[in-house]
Amino acid sequence: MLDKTYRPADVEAKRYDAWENSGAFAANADSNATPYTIMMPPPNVTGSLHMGHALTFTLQDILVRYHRMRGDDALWQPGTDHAGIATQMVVERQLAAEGKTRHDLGRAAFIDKVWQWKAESGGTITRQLRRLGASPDWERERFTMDQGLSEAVAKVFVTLHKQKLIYRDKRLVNWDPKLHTAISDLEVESREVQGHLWHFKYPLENQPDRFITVATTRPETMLGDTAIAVHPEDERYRDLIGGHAILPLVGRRIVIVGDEYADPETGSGAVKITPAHDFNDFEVGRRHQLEMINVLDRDARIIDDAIIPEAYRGLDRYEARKRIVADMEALGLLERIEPHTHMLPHGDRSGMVIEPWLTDQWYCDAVTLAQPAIKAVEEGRTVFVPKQWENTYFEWMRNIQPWCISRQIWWGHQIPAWYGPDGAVFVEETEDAAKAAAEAHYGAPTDLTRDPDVLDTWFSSALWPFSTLGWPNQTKELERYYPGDVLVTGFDIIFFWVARMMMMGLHFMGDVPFRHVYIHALVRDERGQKMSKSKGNVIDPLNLIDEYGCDALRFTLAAMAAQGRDIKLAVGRVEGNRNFATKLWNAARYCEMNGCVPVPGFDAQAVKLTANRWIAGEVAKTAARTAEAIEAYRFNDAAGALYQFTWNTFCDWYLEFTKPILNGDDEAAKAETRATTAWVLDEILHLLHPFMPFITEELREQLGGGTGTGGTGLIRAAWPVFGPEMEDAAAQAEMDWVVRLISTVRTVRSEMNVPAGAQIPMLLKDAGTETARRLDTHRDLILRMARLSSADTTTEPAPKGAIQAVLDEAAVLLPLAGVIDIDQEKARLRKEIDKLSGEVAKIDQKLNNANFVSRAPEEVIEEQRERRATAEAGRAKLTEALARLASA
RNA sequence: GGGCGAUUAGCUCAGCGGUAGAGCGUCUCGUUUACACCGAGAGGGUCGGCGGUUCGAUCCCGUCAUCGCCCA
Repeated sequence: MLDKTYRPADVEAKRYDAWENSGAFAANADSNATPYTIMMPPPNVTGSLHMGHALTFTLQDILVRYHRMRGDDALWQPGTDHAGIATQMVVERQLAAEGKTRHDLGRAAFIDKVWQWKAESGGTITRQLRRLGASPDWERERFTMDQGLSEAVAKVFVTLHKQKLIYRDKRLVNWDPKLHTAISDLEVESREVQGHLWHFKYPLENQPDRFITVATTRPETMLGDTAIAVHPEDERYRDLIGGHAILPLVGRRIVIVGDEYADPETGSGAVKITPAHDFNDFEVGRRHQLEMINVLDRDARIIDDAIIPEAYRGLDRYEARKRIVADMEALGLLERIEPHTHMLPHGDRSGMVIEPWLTDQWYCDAVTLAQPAIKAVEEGRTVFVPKQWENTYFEWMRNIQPWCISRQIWWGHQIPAWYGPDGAVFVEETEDAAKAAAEAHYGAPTDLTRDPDVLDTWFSSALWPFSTLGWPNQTKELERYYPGDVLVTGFDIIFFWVARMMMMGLHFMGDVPFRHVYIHALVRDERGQKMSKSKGNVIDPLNLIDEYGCDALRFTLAAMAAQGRDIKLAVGRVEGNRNFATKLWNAARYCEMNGCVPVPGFDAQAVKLTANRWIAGEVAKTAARTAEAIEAYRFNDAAGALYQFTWNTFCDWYLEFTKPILNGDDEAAKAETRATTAWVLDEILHLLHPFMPFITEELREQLGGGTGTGGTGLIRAAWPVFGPEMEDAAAQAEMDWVVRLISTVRTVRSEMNVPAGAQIPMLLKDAGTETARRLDTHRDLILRMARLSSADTTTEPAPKGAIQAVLDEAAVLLPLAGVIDIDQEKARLRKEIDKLSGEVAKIDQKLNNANFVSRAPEEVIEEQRERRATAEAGRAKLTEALARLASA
């Protein structure tokens, strides 16, 4: 016997272990089934499960479980990425607690330490994924630093280098002065900062009394100024172009150039140009062949060098700023200071203000690699869902910049490049190969030094769709599971990852890495705010699982995952779906109590009773609707269809319809109904399983389901598919009539304040033969559900004082003379009549419109006529009833 | 400044050329032996404003307003 309520905590861990241990999650590369592949976006190894993970992995799990049930050979490839900077920071923090830095350990020992950390703490997120019920093929779990994946990285690097798609270049990078590494554009976030605009006067050469005013937000970089730019059309400065100014404090002669970058509307219209410390200035510098003078070191301090006036050497950038402003003021060269709000780049990991800095780095020619990736989406070989995200993808891909892939950290894939004593570079997959190349080059064995830098973590993530399958080896997995069917992720990762997988996949595999990219929403709090620790509005999915059960959380997320809209998660919704789980549990309990156990070989199409034929059709419709919705990534529609069918159709109506049968003495009818009920419940468990895997699996086992599936559980059971012959239109119309009759009586009773407990008689007047037959067939359940003492047809005029309502051609009479309040009934009838009159008038307005009648489709006009006739007939009946009441 | 999206019941959201829907909340009634984490019923919306297309617009187009996000 089932417990009175479902207790998720007792079930979840046990169920999950059983699935995992039985190999239910495993793909089978040797099977004949159609492969279905999802590459799990590898969470950061330092991460822990947050709401965004909960959403994305729930949706992926729904897809995977669904396809598994459809008989596909489903591969959901799990793993984590090594998160270079984040992981290194975690371990460095541990060291700091011991008063050490990574330099105290040295590179090799530090890397050992990171691996040690990974072994101890790196499994957090994958453990938490199990609590979410995620069912990836854990046996195939990969880590981006695994040997195989690292070999893939080396191979890709060397190949791209030989193809000149990876090269070394001296460019401005986003330099993090705290972490001492370059970071990519994507790892930089702009934040609005209240700053100042300092207006400096630079004296013109040979005209000691004339000045040109420049405005800057960064006075300290003036030490590296090599030009002043004015707009070529700007009348104020036209004569100065080609002339020179003298850089105050430094005394350097700098040229005045005409360049459209200078905006005449901003500040004075003239800008100082520091090509080594500003991305825009860098471009101006390139256009005018300006000297690039680096004035900052890796800590963003002013360098200690002869080109810098002694007073500023070694100063922190902000200290230098103060001093320079003060000194300029002392010289009378500070024209004015105005408050200025602007966007400043910050490192997303360190939070430091990023310093554009001129360094040697490795670059990937993203511009070239992007072209096939753009084309693939244009041609629909990869389709984004919802489609509008393709714009975001195109926008970024068409304006892509060279990708700086080197990082000055230790944890990651060390760049496979070795340098000879003269700086010649040998890029090879192994040290031996590099030595051989060097020997060939120098004509003798030569000592080489390996490039100390490592690659951007996203470089290895970009290879995930094929490196995890064994590439560069031509494995059967690679053959079978590439390209994947769908990538599921949030929009914030389109640039970081989706775009780069597209580039690498196309380049190395010759095909897109996935056919669909489903972009889901961001999870926000119930007020629409982004969840963040600093705001304190973070909802921990694990807490929700503890409190409401995993299935409730999963179902909620699916039900709210409407396309193109963020999810504002309110805990109340999870609670509501916990109630749904309880409802299902109790329905199952009811089935159990009534002996509704699955009957082997049961054929839903062969049932005879109308209610059973009807529910079978409803099951078929729901199964089809759910499948269709899942396949279209309309998870909310799928969840909605299941919720409605389970709670409303099955629990509220079908189980109530059949109670009189189960309590009656027609044994054949009882047997059929028990079997049907058990079957419907079992189908519900199947359909809900991808969404609510735990409770469905638990119920199925406890109810002794699983007949015909060899007892391997719902997770391996077949998804229900039915033909159109399951739907019986006549049964549907009949049960629909029963529902409407009961609802009508209930409404009228409630409106007329008939006590809920009172059993009253009902008469159907003017009922046609079909209606009369239906009433006969279903009398027992109608009596029960409408709380009636009798239900008969009549041809007599309505008794005096009867309440009246209309149902199709018949009048529903509740003879309650003396019990009801006549005035109240009159008022009710008038209200109904007014409503119907309004409808008739509205339809007449349409039908009297010649344009409508001539231009609208025939079926629309016909529908309006029918609606009018129905409303008119109803109105006539109620008007008559009102007249009788008035005369009484 | 450029782009994208949103605006529908008190709240959170579906829907989408031809009768405005759900869940939660509210109100009323209810120990009808599966379920009070429940059942029955009700109330509640000129579908952001203004134009246009159309026989017909919550839906399509334009515009404005407000809010949000991304990019500069």
